[in-house]
Parts: sequence; structure tokens; C-alpha cells
Amino acid sequence: MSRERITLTKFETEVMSVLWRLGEATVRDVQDAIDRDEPPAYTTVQTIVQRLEQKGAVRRTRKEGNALFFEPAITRKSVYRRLVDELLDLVGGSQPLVAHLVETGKLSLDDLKAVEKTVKAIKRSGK
Amino acid sequence: MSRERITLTKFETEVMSVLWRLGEATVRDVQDAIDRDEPPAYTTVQTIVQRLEQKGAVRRTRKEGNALFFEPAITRKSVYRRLVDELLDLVGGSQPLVAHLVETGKLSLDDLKAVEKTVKAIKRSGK
DNA sequence: ATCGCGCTACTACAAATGTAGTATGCGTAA
DNA sequence: TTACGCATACTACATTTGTAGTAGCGCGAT
Repeated sequence: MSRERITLTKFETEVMSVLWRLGEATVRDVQDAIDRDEPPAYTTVQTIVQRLEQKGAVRRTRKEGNALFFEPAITRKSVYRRLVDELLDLVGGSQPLVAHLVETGKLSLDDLKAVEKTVKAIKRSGK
Repeated sequence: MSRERITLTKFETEVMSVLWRLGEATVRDVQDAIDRDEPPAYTTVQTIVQRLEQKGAVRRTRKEGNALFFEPAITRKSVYRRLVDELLDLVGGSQPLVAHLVETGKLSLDDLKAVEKTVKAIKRSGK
């Protein structure tokens, strides 16, 4: 079940995001998908993808012409969990975090209600 | 109002946490407050505090004997905001984040209610 | 007055990260 | 079937981050 603790840098995480979104992509695809003022060089992206491959975060799927395709080998959720846990650790728990979201206007009371509703629905049906 | 974009590393953030908690502290205090298996050397902590000072994140307050005291020069909230914003950017918003918290059992429906109540109370009184 | 010890200031260095160049090979259009 | 161009594999290097050593000064006990 792959309990290896894969750690991603900021840029690596950004690349993973692209892959999670596209499902499968070439280095060129990733480069194109990265939205920046000054886009990174092709080989820069290539290096990141290679490092991700070495870490076991992505894997090659197929080849088209001489271009390799990559796909995520770890789930978005597993990465999120790690990041969220770190943040929770810092701010001191979920409640403070949510409170912060509301205080800073990132989350409204209505949003809270909405989430509640969603969660309840899921609970009833799924699990 | 100091719009400089101060960026903190993980360790720097940890040190800031201690300072926010203690309000004011010497390097030795910070070292003692850091909870790890293998605690960092005194001079390691000292280096971090110095870097924080250069970044304008902490400032010297006074001297006792030959030991300097430091205090935070930036707010906890400003740092949290930055980190939270990054995470929100990644996961795609507050609602998904909160949903994730609930899904992974980090936040219960009761917690949600509690936050709601707190927020409402604050709204009524404070702002 | 002086000596020791702790604290500071400065320096050093390895690992991680961001960034990119070069060499070379393979596929495809002509 | 050959040359061109894009992709890969490998290498390189600057910056950031984590980690710590050393020199030397000043405070406080004697």
C-alpha cells in the first residue's frame, strides 16, 4: 500500500497538480500547463518530472513518437493530507483553521452550512 | 503597514511559533522550547533567529546580562494567511478544504457547529 | 581587578531545490 | 535513407535551507 513517506517540494507539487488534472501528460504538456510570468525552461520541467519519477510519485505510461507520457503514482489526497496535517499542526487544529478561514472572509457561514449539508448527504448514502 | 512579502522556511516558522507563544525570548529559550528527538544545536537556533531578524520577522527588545531578547515583528495571522492561501490555491478553495477535513475525520459535524456558534458570537459582539 | 562562562558575531559547509545546458538518439518527412 | 528536429539522459551550477563550529567579548562571581 506504499507507506513510503514521499515528500514533495513546492514546484514538484505544482507539477503533480498538473498531472492529477490531466491524468497523463508529456513533459511538454506539463510545461505548457504551468502558468507563470516567466515559464520554466523545458529541461527544468523535465528535471522535476525525473525527480518525481525517482521518488516514485509518477510513472511512465507509454511512448508516442519519442515522447514519454507520465501519470501520477500517488494520490492527490495523500499529498493533501500531508500538507493539511502540517498546517493543522501549526495552527493548532481544525477548529482554529476553520475559524481562521471564516475570520479572514475565506469561508462564509453559508459555506459552512453547505459543507455540512454535503457531508450529511455523503454520510447517508455512501459510508 | 509593511507590505514586504516575508517568506519563512519550515524551521523559521517553527521558531516564530515559539516566539508568538512566549512573546519574548532568548535564543536559549527558543532552543529549550523546541520539541524534537534530537534538539538542534544552540548555534543552529541562533542562526535561524539571526536570519529572521534580517528578514524583519523578529526584532531585539532588550538585553539581560549579555543575552538578547527577541520578539516577533510580524503577526501570526499574517503568516497563517499566507500558508492557508497557498493551501487553498492547491486544493481549490475553502469548501474543498473543509470537506477534506471532514472526510479525513479531522473535523466532525459537531466541530462545524461549534465553529459556527463561535463565529456568530464574535460577529454579534466584536465587529 | 580578574577570570571563566555564556552569549554573540561570524564563518562554514552539506543537502535540497530551482534552474538550465549539452550530448545524443530516435522518428518522420522528404 | 537520410537529415532534421524534438525528446531524453545526463550533467552542472546557483541559491536556499539546515546545521553547526570558532573566536572573542562582556557580565558577574570571587
